Amino acid sequence: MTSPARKPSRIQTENRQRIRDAALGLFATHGFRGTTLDQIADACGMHKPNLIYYYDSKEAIHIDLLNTLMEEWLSPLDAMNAEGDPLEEIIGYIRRKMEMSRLYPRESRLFANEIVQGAPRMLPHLESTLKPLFDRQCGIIAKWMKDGKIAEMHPAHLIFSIWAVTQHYADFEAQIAVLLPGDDKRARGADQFVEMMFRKVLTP
Amino acid sequence: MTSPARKPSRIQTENRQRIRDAALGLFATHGFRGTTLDQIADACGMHKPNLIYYYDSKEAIHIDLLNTLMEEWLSPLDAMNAEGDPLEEIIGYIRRKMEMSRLYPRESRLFANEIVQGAPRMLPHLESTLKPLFDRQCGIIAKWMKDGKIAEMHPAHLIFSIWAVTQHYADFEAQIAVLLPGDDKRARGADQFVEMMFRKVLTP
DNA sequence: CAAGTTTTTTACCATTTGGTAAAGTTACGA
DNA sequence: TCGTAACTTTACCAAATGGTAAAAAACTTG
Repeated sequence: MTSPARKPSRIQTENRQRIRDAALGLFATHGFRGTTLDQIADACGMHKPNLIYYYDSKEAIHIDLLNTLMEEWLSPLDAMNAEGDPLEEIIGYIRRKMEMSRLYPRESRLFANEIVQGAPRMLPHLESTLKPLFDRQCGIIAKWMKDGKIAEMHPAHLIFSIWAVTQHYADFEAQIAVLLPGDDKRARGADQFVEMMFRKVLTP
Repeated sequence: MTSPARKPSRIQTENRQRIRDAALGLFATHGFRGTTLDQIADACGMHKPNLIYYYDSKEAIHIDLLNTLMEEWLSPLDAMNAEGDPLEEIIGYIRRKMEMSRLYPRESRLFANEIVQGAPRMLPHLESTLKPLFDRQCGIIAKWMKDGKIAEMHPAHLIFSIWAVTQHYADFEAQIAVLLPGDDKRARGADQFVEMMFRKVLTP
């Protein structure tokens, strides 16, 4: 996309990473339209035309970010293993999601922004990448339920609720910080609550 | 703000409503910066300077929307009554939140956008309006728990999880539509799932 | 170290966008 | 029905913004 078709140099790899890192924070908090090239340039100590040297356009940065992070973002779901203990597999997935909310709130908000706005740049990716994975993992969960290992319920809605609750802590942090001050205890309280909640829901 | 201090005329009331209605949809899906005055003008069949006649600036429209809708948005939480049956009060609240997600997805997304971006225009309002209400209702829930009417857990996190799950259906609809096609059955399935889930969590 | 290639910087441009000035039109009370 | 105040429209502007051209600088390699 950016260069015809050549192996990227060291400087290229480095600087694209710098750009992505700066853009991630800005897109996550101001959205695509709310972020300017000048802001990105500023945040990574480059000049605007230099960005365009590495990425064809502002949109190209955004798209690259979404694509790059998508895989990483979905890996915990993929890691849920049909052979493991059902309850512990799902709880393990929830723990990893909570951890990601804490460690990578920018990524969470980037996706939140994109989806809230109708996923204009990600719909095809959702169809082609997320959907098959989602259906597969729903199938695994459904089987666990049929085997009586966990309580029966709609697998898709179960996953939605896991996403909703775990990502809420990253996406709505501004609100949570107002309502539940005291940063230190919050994360542990959240982890404990969410695990307790889903254990209770999933226990047959 | 807009006019010194006079009772609004019929035309004024009408047109401000038209502007708010158009702006609500646009701000909800494109965010504040992603929405232009021209788009709003177009959407409500007015000309740009006419908007500025009714609202001092684009930001004034946004702020008015947030303030106008905040109260309405929080009313279900306020309606949770300490004298009622604890489990049914909370389930009733959840039902109302699900209904609002279905009937007013634009409002939900407007707030989601605002909070994800750090609530730049709403933080004071959260402090002054939401926080007291939140603390009060947390207190009611805590008492219900102490009395053994519902299972014990952290009331604040319980409310967060209710918000997360119910609003998820409005805010992430684009994703849900891809993963769970078939519009008609979805809403009922969601309602049933969410009610089942929280009943299970809350039952002592 | 010289020639060529990659990267950075400066100067610039066209379009978009939030907003204004002021003339024109409509509604409405006396 | 007439005058005035409320409302609408046209024409316009300054700043911001995404992006380009091309020269300058730095790096790579024979």
